[in-house]
Amino acid sequence: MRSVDDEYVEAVLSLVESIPPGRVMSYGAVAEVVGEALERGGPRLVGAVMAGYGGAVPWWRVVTTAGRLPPGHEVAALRELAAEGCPLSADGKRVDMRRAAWRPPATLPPTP
DNA sequence: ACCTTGACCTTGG
DNA sequence: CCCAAGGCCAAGG
Repeated sequence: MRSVDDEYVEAVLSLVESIPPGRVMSYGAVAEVVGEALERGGPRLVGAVMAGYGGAVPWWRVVTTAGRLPPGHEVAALRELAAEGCPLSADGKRVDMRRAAWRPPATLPPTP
């Protein structure tokens, strides 16, 4: 593919790799954090990036805001998440976002 | 250049 | 709690 700017892709993958085991981030959250540096598209673009380049990173730590897992990969994702001790909803089919949602340490802004 | 598609999000029923 | 509709932004045909 190699269509999305490599810079954006790198930023997304880098951020995803920084997510601690047992924690998760939503596509939207990733889009926001990455967007702080590189003004680009939104959640959908992040999804596209993950679909195309996600194979190299812990893609299962990126879920929808509802804690839902990527279509067609629910099983694999749940297996990994469960192994990491990630908090899941009662039905065991979704992620408990309230407990699992993670936000990267703020990038210290210059103090003027 | 137009139209369809997608590992999304939010709101309303 | 689940489903449908509208809005979004970029990639691919």
